Amino acid sequence: MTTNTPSDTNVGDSTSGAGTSQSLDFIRTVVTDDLKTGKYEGRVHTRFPPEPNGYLHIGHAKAICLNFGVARQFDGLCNLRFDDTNPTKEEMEYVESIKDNVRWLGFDWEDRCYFASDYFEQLYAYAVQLIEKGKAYVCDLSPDEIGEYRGNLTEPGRDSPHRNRSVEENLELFERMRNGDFQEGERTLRAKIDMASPNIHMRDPVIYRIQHATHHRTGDTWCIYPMYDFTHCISDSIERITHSLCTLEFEVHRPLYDWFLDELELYHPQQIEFARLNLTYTVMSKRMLAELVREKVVDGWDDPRMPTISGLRRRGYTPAAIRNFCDRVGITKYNSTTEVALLEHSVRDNLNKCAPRVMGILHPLRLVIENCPEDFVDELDAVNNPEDPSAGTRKVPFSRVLYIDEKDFNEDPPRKFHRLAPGREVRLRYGYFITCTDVVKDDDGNVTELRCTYDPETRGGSAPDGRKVKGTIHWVSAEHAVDAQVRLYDRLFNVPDPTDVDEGGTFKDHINPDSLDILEGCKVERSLGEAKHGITYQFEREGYFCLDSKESRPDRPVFNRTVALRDSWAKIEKTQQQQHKPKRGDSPK
RNA sequence: UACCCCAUGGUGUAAUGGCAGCACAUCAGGUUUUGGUCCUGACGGUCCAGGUUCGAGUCCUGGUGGGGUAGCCA
Repeated sequence: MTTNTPSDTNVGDSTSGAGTSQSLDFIRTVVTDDLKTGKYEGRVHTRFPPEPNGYLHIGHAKAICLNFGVARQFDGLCNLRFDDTNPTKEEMEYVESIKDNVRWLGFDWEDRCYFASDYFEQLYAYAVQLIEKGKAYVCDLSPDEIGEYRGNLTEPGRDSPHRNRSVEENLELFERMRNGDFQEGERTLRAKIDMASPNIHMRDPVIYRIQHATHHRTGDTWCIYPMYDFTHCISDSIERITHSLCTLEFEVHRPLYDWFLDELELYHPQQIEFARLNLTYTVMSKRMLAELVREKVVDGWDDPRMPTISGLRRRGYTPAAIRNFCDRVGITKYNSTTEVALLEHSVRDNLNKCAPRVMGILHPLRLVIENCPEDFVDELDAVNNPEDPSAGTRKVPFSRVLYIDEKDFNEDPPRKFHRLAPGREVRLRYGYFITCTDVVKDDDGNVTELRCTYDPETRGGSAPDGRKVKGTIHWVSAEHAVDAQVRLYDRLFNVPDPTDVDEGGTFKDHINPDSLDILEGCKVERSLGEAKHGITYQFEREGYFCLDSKESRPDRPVFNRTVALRDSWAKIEKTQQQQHKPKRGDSPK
């Protein structure tokens, strides 16, 4: 059987990394030009530089696909580098989850997994070099004072009173900072650039601060830690990166990136900025996602409703679906918001090609076939995947008592309803034609059971006399069915942009209270008793489902709905309902 | 208010001075043993004003609109 296991990452992949697409995005255009002019001796070397302070989300997937994709496409390399310069926020758990996510997405950093913390000693030496050159100084201003001296967006800053200390004094003070002679916040090392620069990041930025904190990798070796701007460009340089791709908010940092490398006369990669991914009906900020986790709005970073890579994986998304999505989104400098519909299309598109088909009943309605003997069991052949003949067939048991979905029966069928109704004949998928002869109800008038007859001549789903039926519905044999819990997910927020809040409001005001719907007592076909983790199945006519990696147990399977199938009947139903609604107002136009 | 960046259908993107194209979404039809898939069609766009040019979505100038930047976060 063809499956969509994680190792099967190339199923249904599009042009990513293939280098066959006609048009290049602006970054690939730069890379192509640099290759042409021999700017980096024909090398292409990128890096994906996450900070291990949270789980990766679909926006990071875009950056991963870009960095690893460019490297693959141009026969280059891509490093994984952890930007771990803030010991108070970073944890080993995040390092592991990030590695796991990148690998799962189908990318390989080979032996090049680096940590900025590995460069701390070198970084320190470069800082000393800057001091010796008269381009950095130890400043005694407090955090608040530094803020005051910095000026603001419209007013220039003022020089720190410590700006003109001697090289010797700076050297001594910086060494004492390292030795732990000072309290946190007491002193910093700052680059000596220009306090009047229109670019605030050039107003003598802090490059080292004192933090008496234990680092997840270096322990208590250091009590001073380098800042991002100083660390990132030098790390890129050390790793001989050619194109340092980052998001738009770092655009104004680029002059600083260039300044450090120029002053230190180091190998100089090129920083290029692109727009981060935004998706409708969700949030894409680590801070907000962490808040949802901390406050238990969701089940954890890998809650299937989260836009995290772990969440999407647990939900049943495939790596190929995510990669294809990232390809479709493209790379630009325009700050855009992509509709979730595109993500959903990407996963349906991929799963349609590779998901094994099965039958599962979400809202069971008992159906008895009266002309079927009690002990009759017919093993019918069912196609595993109509999109992939090599997936073969399986046996599905048919017997006297079945379950169908409540939604597939209507006692008073509306127009265009093709499913079961009193006196009506439909086809059971891969089974027989059945006709509804009677409806059994409880005291409250609820339909509790359907009585039907079947036509033994229609085995397999076609009638020898050539008669047609309009509807085909899915079903399971009651005796052979496996009980399951099914979890239906909806968007986490009920507005396209949850961050668009009223004065004093929060993004959490927009949380969709119905984002999780747990269905108990669902009936799935016998073969799902051996459902495998990591495979997303199509429950025919319903959607795509996978075993929940955390909650599912062999004796009590739990399925997550990845995404529903497109449902054109739902649309017809909706418009019919609207048409039947009496028009209100009837105001003259 | 300073500096930087950006602007093509509803959404995401392509067109590198020469026919404004693709995908998603929407709508209509066809095929179908999944109201899925697939196929066909329709709808719909270059922010504004000048300029350069035989020719401008593209180049120039000026507007307008949107975004980013004032952590000892990254």
